[in-house]
Amino acid sequence: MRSDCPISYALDFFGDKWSLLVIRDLVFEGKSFFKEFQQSKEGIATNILSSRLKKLEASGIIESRVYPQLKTKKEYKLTAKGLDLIPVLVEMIAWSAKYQEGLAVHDDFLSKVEHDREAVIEVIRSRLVG
Amino acid sequence: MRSDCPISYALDFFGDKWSLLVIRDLVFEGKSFFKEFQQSKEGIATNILSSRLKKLEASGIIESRVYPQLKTKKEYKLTAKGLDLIPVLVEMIAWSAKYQEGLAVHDDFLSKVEHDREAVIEVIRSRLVG
DNA sequence: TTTACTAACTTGCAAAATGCAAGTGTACAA
DNA sequence: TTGTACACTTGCATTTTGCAAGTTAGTAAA
Repeated sequence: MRSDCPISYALDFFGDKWSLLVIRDLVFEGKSFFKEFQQSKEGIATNILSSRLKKLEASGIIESRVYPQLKTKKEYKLTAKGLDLIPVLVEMIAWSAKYQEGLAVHDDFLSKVEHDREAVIEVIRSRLVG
Repeated sequence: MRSDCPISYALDFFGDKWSLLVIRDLVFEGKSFFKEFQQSKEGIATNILSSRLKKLEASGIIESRVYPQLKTKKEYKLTAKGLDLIPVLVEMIAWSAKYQEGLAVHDDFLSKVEHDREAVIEVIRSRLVG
């Protein structure tokens, strides 16, 4: 930990170009497996992906278990701590959509967030938690 | 730009260990000058600080002008685009405070954010704009 | 039980980013 | 014209990342 600043604390977890993309894949893309993360369009290298999954798991943001149907696979999912990053992601999406056209954001996302932010977050969360 | 994903877009601006700390200093610490950013407790190197200020300015998140009282100084401030990152910062602070005790967060910050998030953001923003 | 296949992960090496110490350029004041 | 303050650059060592190739382990079919 570099300081007792909460922003600095958060950046120690996901202050890099890849960690939040893995979390994005878990939250919005329904991905759970190494190979799925690897196939994302940004093109993460396998060694970086491996190190990020380890770090996120060590941080308590994700957890993993051997996939019962195929034991060479590991299944990753968000913990409560990871799910609580959804609001951060939502604000980042809203910011990006406001300042850059042509991004992959639903037309009504901004107005939905503005109108009932809590509901938007709850819809995302409940799809993951069940 | 690595993809049309809004998260990836945002990370292209501040997906590193330092950019958001500069923005934090502008938003919460009332800092405006190179030397002030440099003196933050995380200890940013001068070459990194210089490159981050340039990048943030090129991105339209901050702007600078020569400080009239002393022309060797440059004064940095947030643009509208930069001010709109306040909600992202607020969510990051809330997340960190929830999961790590002992951080420099006001006792009632979490309850204030939960109770009237918009008002918290507006107070922070108006201190900078007004 | 050998062979082939798949998935996760590691390794080796090159390239890029970062950290650190020292130095440069410019405005200003004595 | 000397000294000082401030922003910023440079050179070099260290660390992190990117890429290609390999390794290990479970599974399934011959």
